[in-house]
Amino acid sequence: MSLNSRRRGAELEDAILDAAWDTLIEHGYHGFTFEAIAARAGTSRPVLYRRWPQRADLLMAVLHKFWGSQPIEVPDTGDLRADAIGFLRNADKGRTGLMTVISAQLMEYFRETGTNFEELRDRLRRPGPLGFEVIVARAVARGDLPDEPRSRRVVNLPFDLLRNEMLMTMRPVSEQAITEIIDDVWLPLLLR
Amino acid sequence: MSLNSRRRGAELEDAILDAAWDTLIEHGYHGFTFEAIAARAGTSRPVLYRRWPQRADLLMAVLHKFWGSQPIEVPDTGDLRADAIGFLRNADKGRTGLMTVISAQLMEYFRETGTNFEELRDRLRRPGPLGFEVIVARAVARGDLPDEPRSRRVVNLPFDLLRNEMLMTMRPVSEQAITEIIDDVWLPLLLR
DNA sequence: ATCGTTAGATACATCTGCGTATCTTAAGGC
DNA sequence: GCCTTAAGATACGCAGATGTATCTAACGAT
Repeated sequence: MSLNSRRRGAELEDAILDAAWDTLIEHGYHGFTFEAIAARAGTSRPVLYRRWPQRADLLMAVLHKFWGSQPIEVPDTGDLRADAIGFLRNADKGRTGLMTVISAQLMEYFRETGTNFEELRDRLRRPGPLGFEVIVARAVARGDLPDEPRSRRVVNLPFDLLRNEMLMTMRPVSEQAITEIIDDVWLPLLLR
Repeated sequence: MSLNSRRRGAELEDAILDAAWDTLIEHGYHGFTFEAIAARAGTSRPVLYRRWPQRADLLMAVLHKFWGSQPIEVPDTGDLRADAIGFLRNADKGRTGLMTVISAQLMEYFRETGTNFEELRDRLRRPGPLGFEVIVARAVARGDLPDEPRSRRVVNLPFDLLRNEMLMTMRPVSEQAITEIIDDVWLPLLLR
């Protein structure tokens, strides 16, 4: 592996984090070993240990690099239903869907460290309003929804249901499930 | 360990399954090893291998014994809200809550076998109507709800939300969360 | 009392990952 | 061009788990 060039600093670190990320996706937290990651990155374990003494340190570095980095796009079509469905689609197909599945693979990590899904998400999420908060606020501004207080649970309901769907099936969420969530549950609740 | 009596047949098998169950709860799927289980059951690995050649075989035997065995009690108070809240409480505090958490620990198993949460649940669930189907049917019979078709997603919504809550926090679900699910989401949707 | 079955103990070779230590040599700053 | 830094290779002992083989002795049926 020492053909010619020897990577250093940030370049090396990026390569390792990429390898770690790929390893996590392909083999879950169980396969997320210094051994496997070093091999995949074309380096050796001591190089990893020098930077991240604990497996959890490396994991956090990976998640920081790849999780928060790509927020879900919030559509702005001028129509509440279209915005909601589009947002769920984006959440499903983008990195977030992947992250949900990954999070599930981290149960072993949660057990080891005593943390949970929620804490991890809060720790990695960038600040600002949630997607559905934006969508609802826009609808209210347009006059499509009455300007009344709504609980976070109601506003963010579709996302909770989408997550539940993802976790139960560990597969891409069907278009039918998405429209059911919006048409059978969320919109009737908002517009009652 | 051979003080006096040597267990055989069903007695031994029960003891092993108990030990396997405890091991799964305490150490997750990662700790669910023939080594640990045999030690805990006070026997040796060959005894286990003779009965369950694969780890997955043992796991399924354990889940069959401890999962389906205790259905969630469906309250029948004559009041829709009380029934719903009571049912969620029962689901949370009973074995089901535990099973949800356990299921999360099985992500590694799902990965290995290519199955998922949903398939496992369907495979282990005893036949018959779901809890909330019963609760809604009773309310309709009393005349408390109109007799109109409702999607499975709407009827079983509280359970999906409860599961989401359990998976996100990996802790007992708060009374507040339960009442929010029923009062802010489900009842307004049914009674709109 | 005998006998077939099988629990339980032990041993084995093997594998994978861990964490550390050591050495070389390439890279980059000055 | 020298010199400090650190990458990369390798080796070591350790731990835990795997799957199988072998032996004994307890149990249950007859």
